Amino acid sequence: MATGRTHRPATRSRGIPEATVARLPLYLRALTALSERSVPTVSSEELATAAGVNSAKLRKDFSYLGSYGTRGVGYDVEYLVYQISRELGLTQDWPVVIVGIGNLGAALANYGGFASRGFRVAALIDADPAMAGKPVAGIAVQHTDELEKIIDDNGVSIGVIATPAGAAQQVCDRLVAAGITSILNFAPTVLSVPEGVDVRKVDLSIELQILAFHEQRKAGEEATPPERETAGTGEPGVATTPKPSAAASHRPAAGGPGGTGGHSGDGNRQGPDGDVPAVMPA
Amino acid sequence: MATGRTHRPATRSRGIPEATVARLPLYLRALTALSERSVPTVSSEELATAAGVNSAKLRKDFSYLGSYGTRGVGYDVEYLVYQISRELGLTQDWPVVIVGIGNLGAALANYGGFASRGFRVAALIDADPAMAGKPVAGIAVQHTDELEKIIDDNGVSIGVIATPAGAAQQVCDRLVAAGITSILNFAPTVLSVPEGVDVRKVDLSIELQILAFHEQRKAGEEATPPERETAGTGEPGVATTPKPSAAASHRPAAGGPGGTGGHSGDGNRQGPDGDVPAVMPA
DNA sequence: CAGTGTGAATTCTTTCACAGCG
DNA sequence: CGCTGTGAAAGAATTCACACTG
Repeated sequence: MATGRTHRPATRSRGIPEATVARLPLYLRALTALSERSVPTVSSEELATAAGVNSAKLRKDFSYLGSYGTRGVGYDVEYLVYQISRELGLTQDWPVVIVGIGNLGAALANYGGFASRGFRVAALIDADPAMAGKPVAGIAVQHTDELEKIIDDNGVSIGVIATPAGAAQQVCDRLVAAGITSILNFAPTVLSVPEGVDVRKVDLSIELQILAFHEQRKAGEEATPPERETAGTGEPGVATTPKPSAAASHRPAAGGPGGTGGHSGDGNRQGPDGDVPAVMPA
Repeated sequence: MATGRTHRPATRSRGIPEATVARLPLYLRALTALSERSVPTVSSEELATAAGVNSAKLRKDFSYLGSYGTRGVGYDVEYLVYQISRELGLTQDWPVVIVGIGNLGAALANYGGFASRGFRVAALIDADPAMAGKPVAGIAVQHTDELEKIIDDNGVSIGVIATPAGAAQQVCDRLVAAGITSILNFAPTVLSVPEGVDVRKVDLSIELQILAFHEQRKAGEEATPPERETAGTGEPGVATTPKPSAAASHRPAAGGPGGTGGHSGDGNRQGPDGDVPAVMPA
């Protein structure tokens, strides 16, 4: 819990686990919905279900924030909304700039979820001169030339990159040079940024590939029991590339299947529990 | 096929760790780029840098696939591209349907990253009759009424939901009933699906909130070096903890962030390493 | 030797299960 | 009594570090 926090235990002391931070927005959304329905309190069980996690995890997560619940009763919805918002830094206004107003950029600009969460689209920036001045989501698009000025004038610290992959790094560099310290990147590229700058990536293609992996596994399960390295089965574009000498395949066979028993309770949950990034660019 | 006793261990899809699966697309992208530049081989170090991870992790990941490298040399690019593609199930064609052709849906439809990765947009579906027939990204939008037929006719197993939150669950139910077993959800809602169906969520609002959390932390850290240490071991920095009874107390300026001047060693982490989802809908 | 492959050590997460408070 | 808050146990994921091989 929050109480026993020491003062800077030397290096790395994140306070709240990253995994927990990543779930707070989820709880917040569920709580907001309850709040709108004027529900006064929720139990960890109910809230967990609404957020798509299990109650033990939720309670543990909340325990990092402090003891905001009431034993035998549950959590006060309004109070918790406030506490989580504060923890996430949403009680303040965050101006955001979106660079790259293509299909995706426009979609983001039109997203209504910003304002309601403390975010404000301060500006839309695009490199195409033809876009300049055109209103998107009620905001006039500005040209890239103005980038530095816009960021400076508005004290923006969060930038969203929705440009094509090729322009991403360059835009990123300018954003960082202009003072941006947090970037949400939709371009399918690995951005390199100086220390101190946070980058989160959203990549559709990657998400689909992860789904494909599981999908493939399901299919093979119901039709073919043991999947072998079979090279045949005609490959689309990729041709068999028996390059490396030892083409001998190795079955994954990581640990021993023999299973060390283990097996946790029920399992079965709907959301992909702990994964990674996700979407793409225009 | 409906009665498939699909049992998913929640984690570790029988062989390859979930965390590794989530990174394979990253490696694949980096490898593809190398391939296009006709680079014959790469060392774990180089590839890791290109993918934004560290070499130890990369080697460990690859070890789950098998021994595809050559000691003292590195990995054969083409061969590895094939192996990873196969592992991810990208050597086959995956028809995909996108439901909800608003700003985001259109952006997704226009995304070029599909075809190059084994995905094919089989259909665009929207509930608005006015949209029916209109071409988006070269494909005529079809009405929701056709949903079941489309999925059945094309043998689609992966669906993308880009509808408003309110319609998501309903669309989801129909998709599942029609035979879809993998869903990529852009709507800010927790979808409930029967066992055996995979759901991945992409939520922009959540990503931004996570960034805000870190941003807030940075600000408090640099701006307040000698921050008044947490109330002498008593309460954390958390403002006063009133009582979860009345609530409804919204205070703009956050009191004092719960100290914990952690300061992480590497703030410039490229990929959100072990987090969660990411984007949003129209 | 350079660089992979991997057991072992370490760190982070999740889950269990239950004491204890309202 | 019901439900929170939490130590402790169990499980992943990441990192180390080094034997071993082409």
